[in-house]
Amino acid sequence: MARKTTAERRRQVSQIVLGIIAEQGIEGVSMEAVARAAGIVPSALYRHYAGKDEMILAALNSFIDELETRMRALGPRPAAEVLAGMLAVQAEIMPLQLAIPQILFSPASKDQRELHRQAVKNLQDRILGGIAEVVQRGQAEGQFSPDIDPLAAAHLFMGLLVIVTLRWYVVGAAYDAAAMKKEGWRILELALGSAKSRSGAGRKGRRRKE
Amino acid sequence: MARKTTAERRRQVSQIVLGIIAEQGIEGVSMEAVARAAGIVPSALYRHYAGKDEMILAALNSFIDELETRMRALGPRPAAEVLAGMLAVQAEIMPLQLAIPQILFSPASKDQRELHRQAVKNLQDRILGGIAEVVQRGQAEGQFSPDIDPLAAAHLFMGLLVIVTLRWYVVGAAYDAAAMKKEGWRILELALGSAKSRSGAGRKGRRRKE
DNA sequence: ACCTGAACACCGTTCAAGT
DNA sequence: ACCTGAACACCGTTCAAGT
Repeated sequence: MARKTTAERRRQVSQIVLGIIAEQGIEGVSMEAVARAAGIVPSALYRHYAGKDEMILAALNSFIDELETRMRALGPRPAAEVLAGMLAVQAEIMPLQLAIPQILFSPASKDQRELHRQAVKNLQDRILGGIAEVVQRGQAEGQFSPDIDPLAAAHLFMGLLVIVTLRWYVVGAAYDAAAMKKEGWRILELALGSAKSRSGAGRKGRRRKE
Repeated sequence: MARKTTAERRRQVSQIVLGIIAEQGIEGVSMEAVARAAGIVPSALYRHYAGKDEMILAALNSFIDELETRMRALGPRPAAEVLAGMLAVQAEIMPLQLAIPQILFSPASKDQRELHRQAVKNLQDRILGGIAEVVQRGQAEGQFSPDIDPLAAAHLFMGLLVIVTLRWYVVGAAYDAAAMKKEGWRILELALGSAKSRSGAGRKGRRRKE
């Protein structure tokens, strides 16, 4: 009943997986649960995916696709604003972010582990690269110090996201993730702009932080 | 053969677990492998541990114990030096660091998940608290800016460690973890000292761009 | 008190057979 | 081409029985 083409099925399943992760966390994702939600039987999923992990990775990639278009919609705002925007968006992403280590350390067959690593690397590349790009633009526009390695700055930024997510997961409701992101970002912004504020502050007259 | 008291066995097993993680990564840790190395049978481990995850957590805690004493040995050096020292030490810790998400996201019985979360929280608390303490000392000694939240700074620092570890795991040998840590730390140090350097910026006149 | 060996439980995966 | 149902595989875990 309700046979679907592979493309359709994968689209549907990605939505289901993202939904389960958002509601119950990554632990809720089992082949049985996903198949049931899709109205098929677990083994049928293997016509469309190489395995569980590829299924989850596909869902994450489709999510990042969506995220990138949303990010692009922020358009040509100042780099610092874009980064702050990422921090804000991240609140809703935290459960999904947790899926990445899950995949990375799932007890998969040794044959597939290399594939997972490669897939997670691609995810990281996309995120890290996107952040570094924004930093670079900030430098080009004179907002950030030019003598900072954009990739290293992206590491710090992404590290903040990851740590806050891990802490939120572990500490629970008592953890004020938003406040920690805000203060962490304030410190990081200090560094990004610091060397530049030292050099000649010629013509940038925007709002200045005290 | 070779019956041991629980205390002895746990000590031995912790060493075995840490060894396996260091050599083969967390994936190599199975009840079978650990038991074999200990010269007993898998089910015998359950006399000494509630389960696999408690076993790994015990090993990690014993490792952090050792690490703390090593850190204390650094004594009253300047705070910035101590932090840089942590970064250096971290190279050998990376495989162990990877064990934490593994435990956190292991498909354990729902009953035990709360215990794991609590245990990982304790690990995080110890690490994060230790870093924040050093930052605070740096502030007290006038090395770091006083208007920075030590805990947020610790987040950024730990975030750097975590990201570098994840990237190293995913990218492999092509990834220059040391360089990224170095540059990341340089940026972070900029922020930690920036507010202060504003008041007394006097001694460095580096090359200027363009 | 510590250990063994067999059996169980859970879940991802395979495979022959259906439409 | 997509799906089903039964069986398998792997590994953490339990339990009765040994010393």
